[in-house]
Amino acid sequence: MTKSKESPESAGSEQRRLQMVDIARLAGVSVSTVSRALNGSELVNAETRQRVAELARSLNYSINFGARNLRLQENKTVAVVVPYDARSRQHISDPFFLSIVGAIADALTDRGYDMLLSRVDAERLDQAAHWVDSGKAIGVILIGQWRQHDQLNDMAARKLPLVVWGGEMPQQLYASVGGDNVLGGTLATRHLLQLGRRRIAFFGDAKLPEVWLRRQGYAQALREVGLEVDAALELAAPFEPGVATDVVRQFCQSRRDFDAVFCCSDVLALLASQALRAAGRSVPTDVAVVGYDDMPLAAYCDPPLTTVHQPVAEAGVALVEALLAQLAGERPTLRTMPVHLMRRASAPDVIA
Amino acid sequence: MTKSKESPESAGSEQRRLQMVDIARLAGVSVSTVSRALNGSELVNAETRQRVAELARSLNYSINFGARNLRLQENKTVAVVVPYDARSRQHISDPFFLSIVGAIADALTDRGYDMLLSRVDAERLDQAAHWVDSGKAIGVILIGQWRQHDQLNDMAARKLPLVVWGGEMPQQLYASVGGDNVLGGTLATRHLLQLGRRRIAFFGDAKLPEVWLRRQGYAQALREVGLEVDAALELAAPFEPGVATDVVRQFCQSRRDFDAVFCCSDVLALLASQALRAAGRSVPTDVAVVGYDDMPLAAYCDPPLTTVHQPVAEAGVALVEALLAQLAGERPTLRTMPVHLMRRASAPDVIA
DNA sequence: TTGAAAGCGCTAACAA
DNA sequence: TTGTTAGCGCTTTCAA
Repeated sequence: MTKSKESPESAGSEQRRLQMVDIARLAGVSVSTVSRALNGSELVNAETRQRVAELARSLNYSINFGARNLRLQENKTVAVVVPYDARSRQHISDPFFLSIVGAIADALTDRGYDMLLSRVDAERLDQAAHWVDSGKAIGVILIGQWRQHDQLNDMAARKLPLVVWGGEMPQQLYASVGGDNVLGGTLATRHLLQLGRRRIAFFGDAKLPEVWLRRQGYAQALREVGLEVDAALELAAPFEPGVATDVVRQFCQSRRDFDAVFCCSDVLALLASQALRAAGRSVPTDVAVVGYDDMPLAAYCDPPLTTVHQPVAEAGVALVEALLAQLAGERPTLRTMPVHLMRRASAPDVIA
Repeated sequence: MTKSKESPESAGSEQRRLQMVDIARLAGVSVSTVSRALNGSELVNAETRQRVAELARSLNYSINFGARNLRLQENKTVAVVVPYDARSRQHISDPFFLSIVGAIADALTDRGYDMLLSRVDAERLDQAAHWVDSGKAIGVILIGQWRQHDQLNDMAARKLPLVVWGGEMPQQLYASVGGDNVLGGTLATRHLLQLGRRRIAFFGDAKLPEVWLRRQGYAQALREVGLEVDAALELAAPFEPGVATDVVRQFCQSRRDFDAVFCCSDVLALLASQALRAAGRSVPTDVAVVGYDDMPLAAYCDPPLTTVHQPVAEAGVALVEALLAQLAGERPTLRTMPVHLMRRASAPDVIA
């Protein structure tokens, strides 16, 4: 058995956490009554309810959620999982992902849910399921689908409550929320074309669904003016700055036949700008740069970054709503949110 | 009572979560044996243990931690709390705070703890205590002490397991981990002085302990060369970009009698650089800029930011260790970690 | 309007 | 080596 209820505070200082039974004793009622009073049940005398509630408050009592959840078979915790690249041991560091996490935190808090934050190997997104399997969380919000479309489909097939931030894919079974990546790619590219740029490079790893879609938008905008994608102007730069730096530098040094670059993240855009300057080419005069995400710092860079704005706060809400809808029994949904171009100096309407 | 054990799966698809009793029935042993087997107890036949473990694995069973924790009176969840400014409704957005959160996530994961992430009104840091009071977490890691030194002391007096990222204060009862702010201020200022700068502005809200300490280092470095702090060169800029932008712009436009500025965050340094350029002054030629934190993007700005590097990963570990030490019964400790200057182009050794 | 008692899923003391 | 049983702190049915 557990240690018998030792005589009054054996150790003295060792103060046991207050629980309902204590309130009950002090109020001279039963535990059931305390429970009812604290939950605002109609089944308890108004005066008693008042008295118990006040006592609890004055003693700074707060309920043991573990016990409550066990009894009620309920849980208000959501796991938010940020993938990391296992090979480079990169941290969660892209400012955009972190902004999304902040937005989700807000949305969850507003709805009375708690947020368990963790990281997972980007190759093993399926491991995120353990949060639900172990009962620690009721559902999972995953930041980015990476290359694991199939793993995600498997998870959804297992009826795991799951929402992924990312792009819409063919044959997708899991719920997702994402920006309109095709539109984003189109807006960015059209803008550069309107500036008179014709040799527009594309930086981003098209094996990732979001990047793949942005590339479609890019290709479409080129086609609108009768241009084709030039494979020589594409660079499969990853999102992790550590890994991307070298390839970006190399590209900027070796290839000079481009007058603009569309980068699939703001961080990449910063890297590119730096590499271009290092190669003796000015931004935006020689090469105009457009980023993606509109991270909080984008406006404060030099030159301030023209970039595709993603609606972060709304995305947080949408992700949470999509998860709660599944928990309420609805089927997983795909949602695409509008994006727009933030025009700043890195790809200015009029070249200074 | 709870709903009686309805006849075989009333709803059909509605699959109840697997629990020990299921494994026990299938393995033909008692629940205790399953429990023992899964916990690797010596008290169970090796063969049985093997069989049960395999069965559990094949069925994808995972334990209900809520129940386990309740029974064991244990909990491996830590609350990480990021304050926000209630007036401006600012998000967690400073990249440095977010990096720290990432580092803490790693450190906790490595030690088998889960992380509950939440935000709290910077005026009411004491509300972070509810995570522990409610049993949802065993301790709190707070990112920044802000102006609430007294609230934090009260929490510590209540024996709340708590560690704060921030500066050491007189009469401090709560545990803290922080960078060596005085040293950081000194290094930054000395560097600027060595470049021949003499009119060095200070951007940061000295009501915050960390900034206060950095200002001491700044003042000390000035004194070393026979200079005094000039109140006219101080700007109480807050950390939130939204709020800071205006005051920084105004300062940079109105006051021209400074040739360097020491900013208490990298974001502030970016803001300042932009405001200076807008006012027609070049960085670093006219005004050298030094930031603080060495956020991941600092190296990719233009010009790359000279800044005081804070050891983020080590800080995450130190915060977690400090909390675990308290949980093991040790007294709260104050810890200061070394910082160093990252020399980059915003305050170059040789002016180009 | 209240209290007694059962039980959420698990662990461990005790008995066999 | 295994099973039986009590109980972690809470909610709720049932009886009073």
